[in-house]
Amino acid sequence: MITMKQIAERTGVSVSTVSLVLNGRDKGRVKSEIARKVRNTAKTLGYRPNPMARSLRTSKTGMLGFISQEVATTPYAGAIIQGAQDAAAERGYVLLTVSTDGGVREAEQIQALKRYGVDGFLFAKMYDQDVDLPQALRSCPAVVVNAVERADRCPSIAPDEFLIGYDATRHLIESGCRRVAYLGTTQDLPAQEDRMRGYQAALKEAGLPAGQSLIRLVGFNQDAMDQANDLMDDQHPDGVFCFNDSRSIYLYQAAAARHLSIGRDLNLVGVDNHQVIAETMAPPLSTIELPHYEMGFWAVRRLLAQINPRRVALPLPETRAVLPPLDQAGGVRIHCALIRKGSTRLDAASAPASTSR
Amino acid sequence: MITMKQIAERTGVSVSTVSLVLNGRDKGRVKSEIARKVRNTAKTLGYRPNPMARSLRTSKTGMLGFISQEVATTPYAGAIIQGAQDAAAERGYVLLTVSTDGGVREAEQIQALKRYGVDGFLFAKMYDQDVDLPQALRSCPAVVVNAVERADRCPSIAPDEFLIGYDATRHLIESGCRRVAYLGTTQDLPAQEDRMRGYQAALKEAGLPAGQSLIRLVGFNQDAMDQANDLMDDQHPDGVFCFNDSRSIYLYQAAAARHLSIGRDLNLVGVDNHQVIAETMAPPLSTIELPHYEMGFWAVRRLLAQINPRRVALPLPETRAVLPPLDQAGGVRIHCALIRKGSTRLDAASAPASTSR
DNA sequence: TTGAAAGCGCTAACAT
DNA sequence: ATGTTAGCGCTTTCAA
Repeated sequence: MITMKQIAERTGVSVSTVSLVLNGRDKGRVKSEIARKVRNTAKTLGYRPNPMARSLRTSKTGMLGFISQEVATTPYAGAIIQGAQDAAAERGYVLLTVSTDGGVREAEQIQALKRYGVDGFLFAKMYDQDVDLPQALRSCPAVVVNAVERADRCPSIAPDEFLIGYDATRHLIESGCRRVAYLGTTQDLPAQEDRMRGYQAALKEAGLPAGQSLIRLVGFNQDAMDQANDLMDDQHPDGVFCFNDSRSIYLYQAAAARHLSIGRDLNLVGVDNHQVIAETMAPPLSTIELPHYEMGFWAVRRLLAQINPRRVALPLPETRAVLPPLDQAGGVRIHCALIRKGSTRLDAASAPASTSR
Repeated sequence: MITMKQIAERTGVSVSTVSLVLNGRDKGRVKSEIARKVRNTAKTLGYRPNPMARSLRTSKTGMLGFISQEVATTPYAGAIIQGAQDAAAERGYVLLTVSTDGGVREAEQIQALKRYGVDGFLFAKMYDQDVDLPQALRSCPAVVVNAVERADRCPSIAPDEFLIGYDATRHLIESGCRRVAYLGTTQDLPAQEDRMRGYQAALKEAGLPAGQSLIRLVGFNQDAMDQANDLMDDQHPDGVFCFNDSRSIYLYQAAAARHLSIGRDLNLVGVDNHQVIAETMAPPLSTIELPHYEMGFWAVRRLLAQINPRRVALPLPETRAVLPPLDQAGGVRIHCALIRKGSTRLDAASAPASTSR
């Protein structure tokens, strides 16, 4: 590892000059001739600053703490981390990741991250829920990922659950479905409520029937199977929006038993909770993929904007893809829109106002 | 953050004394009276060393670089990271994670990790394969995770694929199956070959039929469905070991079409590649869970042993659980054994000699 | 416009 | 047995 000292010696100047130049603070303070020389030798020697040494003076490490819960038990951690990483790398930041069970260990881990001098925190959950930012994080730059901070103590990046339900239902309607059912979950999740409201809003807007009997909240196994069968016999839906695609498996079975062909007699859209279903069931099932990668990505951008306000905001990417019509959509993964909260900057370019929380 | 200097002032000694005491190097160099005092004030003040400052002198940061590929696309990253994290936390280490696509960016990311002074590297893959340790890592302490280093340039921790096939097949045999088939994959993976050999070894050992026609390598969708149907009609297996559980879905359908009940007429064991199948199909399907958490965990322990040989080795956990018989095994997740390579210490207590690579 | 010097928190060689 | 000093790589006054 080559140091400023070496550059200074090689160029015949002092370390402070090198520091000035290499930090871009040389305008009008260092002769441009010298500055050029310094930059040159730095380049040829392949100089890279030592972030540790730097942090000793600046108390900025270029590291972000990524705290996640339930990491080991869900398949989404990778995508969130990847997104976070990409946004971090863009700005030369790096991720210090810890995962906790939310207990005592959490406080310990946060302390550890603080000792290492991280410049800010990502607090990620593995499914959308309402959370309280841990006490130890309240006074630090932080962003909540894939969840919503209850008291708005910091910005949150979460999926737009309402829009998911709305989009999925519009998708079915535009594909010609007229009796659209909703297969939801009995679990008490914000996502359940909001997706259902999106579903209802889309039906209402289209002037289609939206009776309670088109809505079934189910668990797993026999219960789910029974309800899927009942839904088919009772309502004869021609489209079903499934809370997630592991629910859709029951509809496959129910449909098969009635000699109905999925993709022709019955269309399905499910929020992807496991790739394998789409992989094996494709093409008739359309899946909506939760924007895990994007949440990680935007959370970091949001956090960096908070840490380093002077820097120019990076452009916003497209946040909402148009759903392709069903007949060519088989198994296609669809990115849905994001909610962004707590940031005037980001809100400006944000997804259409939608919802609830 | 409270510093050594403050402790020194408070106790009325010099910083070096504090350093000696707090690093446990005070035996015979510092009067125990003073040492006690120092330790006391450190404790009451809640002193925690600043790893950055320390690293400036020692070039040991207490950080490990975790490099992973294909992180975003598989559901296993979380578990591996979690395991790595737990083993790291145990020793006060922390993980600096980056993910790469294996291209130019990889070298860059590795450089970044080096600048941050990580003490060693984990190089993780998301499915078992043969890899070459990146050039930039060859001269550093490193451990390959969920893959095997081709030239044995560093230790590797990977699933024991042979044992997986062997265990799964034994499981079926012990549950009473006599015609055990194998539903493998057409993909060219080390795991495919090795699991199949394990399967064959178990059949041979038990003196059961092991003809080639009991073995079907399949892809997805129609091909898989056709082969599953053909297997059923042609061979009438009473047990099937599936390369992974997303394959087993075809057997469910084939069995249903023949009014055979899975769990009674036909037993299945599949290597878990997605929890949802087990969740929705349970109980008749037994899944074997790949030891992702354990691999992460052991990789870090292995790496730390390499970095810090003087420390006492931590005890080895049980690496291989006994499979419960099928009638009470519905949906149970079974941890399989691990291969550990490149470490005499760990090899001593390793899983039964098994295999191949 | 440049350099010398101090100091971030810590460790380690060298004096007492 | 303890303190003094130097220095890790860098930033930042402060002088020149």
